[in-house]
Amino acid sequence: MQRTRFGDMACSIARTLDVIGEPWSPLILRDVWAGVRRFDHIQADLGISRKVLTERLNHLVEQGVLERVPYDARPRYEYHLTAKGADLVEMLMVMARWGDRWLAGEAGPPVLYRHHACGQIGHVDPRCSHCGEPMHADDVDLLPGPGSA
Amino acid sequence: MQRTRFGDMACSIARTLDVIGEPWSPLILRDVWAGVRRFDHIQADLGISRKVLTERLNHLVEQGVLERVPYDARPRYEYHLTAKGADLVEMLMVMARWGDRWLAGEAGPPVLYRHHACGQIGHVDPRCSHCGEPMHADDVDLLPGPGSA
DNA sequence: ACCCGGAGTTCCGTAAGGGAACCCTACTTG
DNA sequence: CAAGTAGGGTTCCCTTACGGAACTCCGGGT
Repeated sequence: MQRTRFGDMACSIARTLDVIGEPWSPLILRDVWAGVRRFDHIQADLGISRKVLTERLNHLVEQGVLERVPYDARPRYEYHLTAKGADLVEMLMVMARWGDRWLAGEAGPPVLYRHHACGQIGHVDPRCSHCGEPMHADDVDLLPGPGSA
Repeated sequence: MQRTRFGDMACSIARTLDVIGEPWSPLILRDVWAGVRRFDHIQADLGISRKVLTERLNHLVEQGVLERVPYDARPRYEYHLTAKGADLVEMLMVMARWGDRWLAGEAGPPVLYRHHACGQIGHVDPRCSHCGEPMHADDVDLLPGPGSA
């Protein structure tokens, strides 16, 4: 299908998509985050083809998002989030919130998030790193940055 | 390629991917958000095939993320974000932040975000909707919710 | 010596992306 | 009023990637 590479664009969104934008990748990340860390478990949980799962895992490891960790004397491996990968989980939480809000329907959200700090069920709220006020689509101007060449 | 549909999974991340998970969709959304709203402009800006752009725009309109708005007496149209679509921009901002942090390199971020409320350059910071403290990968427990069937 | 389970690899058929050419409609210019 | 132009798509063919099932490899258990 000769998919276009996004990584060369001067856009952090495009570059991020080059790392986790392929089909299944976010769900693989979700599984690893949720504790489903082994090849066969992920494969069964998602119903993904083994071939594609192999490709995605390799790519995510290459990109430094996941780490391949042996868990036995035999050649058995688990995939763990790196710091870079854990940082991507924020994106998953925002996606989950959007799905909860706009797609969950009558039944309500399939998963709840309990925050350790306060013990309450909550969700992510994007706020400005500067002033702490909400930061939504209309709350920002986009300006060219140093890497905009 | 008979891609698997994610929408039936009991997972808000998977469902969200069914709406904006296809290749190019997030970048189309970014363009519309940034003010690139017309077919030819988006096509030229992204270098996407016209065929795929048509498919993606139709899908995003069907899903209620974009709105097709005439802007002339002639049959000319622009695509605008709906409320549902504007809410997705939070996801784009989180992706941009991740790319800025992990992929931008020497040159620095290609785009800066100025927050209206405080006038400063900042970025999104995911915080708990309950207590306002940071909410990262390790800060939450996942529990089955009402829609977990 | 045989079977098993985890972790892939190989192979084939189908569907989706890339790219260029083509089409339709409503101006506008000579 | 015939020709040209611009926006917004369609159509066509080619190549690549996904889905799915079968096969392999390796180190243990019985």
